[in-house]
Amino acid sequence: MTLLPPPTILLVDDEVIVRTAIARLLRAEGFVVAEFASAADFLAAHDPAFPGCLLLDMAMPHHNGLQLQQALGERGSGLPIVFLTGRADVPMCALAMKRGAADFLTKPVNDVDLLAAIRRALAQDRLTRQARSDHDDIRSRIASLTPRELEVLQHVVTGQLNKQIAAGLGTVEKTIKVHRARVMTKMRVTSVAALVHLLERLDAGDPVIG
Amino acid sequence: MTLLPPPTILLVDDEVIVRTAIARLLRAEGFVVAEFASAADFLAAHDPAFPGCLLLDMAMPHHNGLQLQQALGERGSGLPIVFLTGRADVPMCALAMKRGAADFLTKPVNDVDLLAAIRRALAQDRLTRQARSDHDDIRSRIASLTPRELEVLQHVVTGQLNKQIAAGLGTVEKTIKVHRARVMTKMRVTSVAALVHLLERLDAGDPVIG
DNA sequence: CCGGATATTGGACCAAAGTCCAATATCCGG
DNA sequence: CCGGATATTGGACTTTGGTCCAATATCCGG
Repeated sequence: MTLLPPPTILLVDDEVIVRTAIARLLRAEGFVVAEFASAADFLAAHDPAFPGCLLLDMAMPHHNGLQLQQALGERGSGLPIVFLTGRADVPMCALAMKRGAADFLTKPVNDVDLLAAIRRALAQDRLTRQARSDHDDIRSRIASLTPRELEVLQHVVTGQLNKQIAAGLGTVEKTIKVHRARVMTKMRVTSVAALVHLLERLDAGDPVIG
Repeated sequence: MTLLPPPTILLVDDEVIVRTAIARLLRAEGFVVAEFASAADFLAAHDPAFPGCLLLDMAMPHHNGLQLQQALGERGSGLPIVFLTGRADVPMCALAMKRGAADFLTKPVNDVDLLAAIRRALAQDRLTRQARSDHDDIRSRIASLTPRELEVLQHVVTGQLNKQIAAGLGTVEKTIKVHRARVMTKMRVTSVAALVHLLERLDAGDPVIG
């Protein structure tokens, strides 16, 4: 058992008064909070490896919240973002939500709503991290396959017989059997059903095999 | 080839002037539009079997838009909803989007934005309908299995050997072979890989088998 | 140029799965 | 009570898949 780091709420707000008040509230609830005065500060310090969520003030001088969301999205960050906004702006809310924001709250924020949103965001983060680590595990197994083994794998998961695979790859059934056995070992499965199951789970997110 | 009915934009707005103007715009773009003056009118006439999307005014006297969204959601309707609102209301927007709204526009609406939102919603509807019809097809095959065959299926997709399945079900391998062959026939697959693939696609949405 | 990784093939067998054909045993509804 | 659907089993084979052991052939980097 590796101990996992506690989730951290990454609080980005340029108004120190508001930031401090929110941080205090969250810490009183037992959350770990890291404060940042700007999107730039946050980006400089952010390590996507750590679990948590982003609590982001919308209206900031330079970078606005949407830009930061976009930047994180482009880097493949799955970090859930809870927006906080002073001025009501429906189009901005709609856009942020369409891009996958976890929530979009208005200031002054109700404590209960804020805490509920944070808890949902952290739960979402746990799920995506779990899914990612599963994916990484499976991907590393695939990466350990030789090119030929990968080809055999692709044919096996479509349910082809060894002789059909052999014909398709221009070799004989015996050879396929050897590759196939190694594929099963490297993928750490003992049945075709388990193998397909493994790869299907990968598909739900990105293309399994080029 | 069955010809599929054209997608219909279900326009719900209590202000006749606005409704007419929007309907005209949409029809000018070649869309089929059905107009409703209230959520109740819409619900009374709505047939979820037909493709389309809902273009819904938020601020209506009795039913507000969110209630209608909720009602449709509870009925398992996957109909994409594009909201239209006169008054800016961020919390309402956030809620609607969290519940799966396709988009949330403000009046007066820009033609380009509206059309883009409608097109995205219709595209989404096409996808969910396709996925549903695939699911229904697979479900009907599962429904054609006898109770015993269903049990065998469950064990087969976990990669168990016939002898293991037999032990689990308290019978002999021979019997399992017979059931298994019938399962493959009824599910219309010729390999375990294809069978697992079929059932995995179902999981992405609802539990395959109780 | 040598050694490791990769790809290929053969032989000998065993285990598992699929395919015919045939035969009971139950249960349930008309 | 009879007939259909369901569940079960046996026998006799064939095809496939998996496993051991062993042997080449190629390519590539140190």
